[in-house]
Amino acid sequence: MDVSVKGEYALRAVFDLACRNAPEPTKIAKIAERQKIPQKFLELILSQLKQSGFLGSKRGVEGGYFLVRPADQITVGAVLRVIDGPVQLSRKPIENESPDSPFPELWTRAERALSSVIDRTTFADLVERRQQKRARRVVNWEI
Amino acid sequence: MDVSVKGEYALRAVFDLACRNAPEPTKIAKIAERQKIPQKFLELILSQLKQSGFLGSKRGVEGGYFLVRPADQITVGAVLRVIDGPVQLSRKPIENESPDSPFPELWTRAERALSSVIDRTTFADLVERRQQKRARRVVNWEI
DNA sequence: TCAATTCCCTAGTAAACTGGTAGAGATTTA
DNA sequence: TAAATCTCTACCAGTTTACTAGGGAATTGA
Repeated sequence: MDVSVKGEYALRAVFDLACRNAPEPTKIAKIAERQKIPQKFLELILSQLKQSGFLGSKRGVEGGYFLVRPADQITVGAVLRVIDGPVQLSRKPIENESPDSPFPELWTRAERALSSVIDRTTFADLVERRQQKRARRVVNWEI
Repeated sequence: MDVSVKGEYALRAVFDLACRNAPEPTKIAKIAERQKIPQKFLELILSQLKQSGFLGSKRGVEGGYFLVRPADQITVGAVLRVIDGPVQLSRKPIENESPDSPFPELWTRAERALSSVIDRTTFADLVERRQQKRARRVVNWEI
């Protein structure tokens, strides 16, 4: 029912890259440090995100990871799905379920509700919201 | 991210009782048989549902379990929560998260979306939907 | 070309969780 | 009192989770 720690790490890592919005690669070690993620664990996650087509990488001295698509074309849902598997409430309908069971319909409604949030939220949205939060903080501060 | 098998069993068991809508108790064995749930496992689940205040029970020859509240006052979400724990996307916010992290807000939005489905669906609703499905089936049949 | 730096890949692993099973005990009723 | 039924505790095998370990491969600067 909940997102795994691994899933959260993945989101935070992509978010970290989206915030920099830099063309040059960011090192695993930097992301791990900033986001407080165990580095070796993060390596696995980033590699998976690369294989899934979200990230690109470069080796060697000034190497690291970077987004291959702009942040407004990566949704939270998409990242979550490749790390944690299908975002669904029930697994495939239990065997031998009676044909007028009301549950399958319930699950699809719940899944649609969930998707309407996570599949419509891009990392650009998240970055923007953070900016707004910061702006508000500063305003309150100045007053 | 998904409902456990145990959670599904719990829902099906409550649904079974809601369908009968009988004042007399229903035996574990009957529910297990109708819903194809391993009986010993179901025992644990029903006992938990009793301790959580959804069901009552009676021992002895004509014993069994029954709903203590009418089906329109039991929501899917409530049952799910006592069996599977809090229906939330993220566990408690990860330590040391920066104050303008956009994720907590995202999770509350997702949780609200989910709740709007499962906390508004009662077992009376489910029973009714099943009736409608059946009615439609019969109509198609007759034509 | 060498060595430092960085990503890449495979494996292992302790602890928790899941989906059960086993068996004896407590209550109720006939 | 016996049969039926719920109740309670304990156990367990298999899977998943959240890591850690260690070496290999590419890139680059000197």
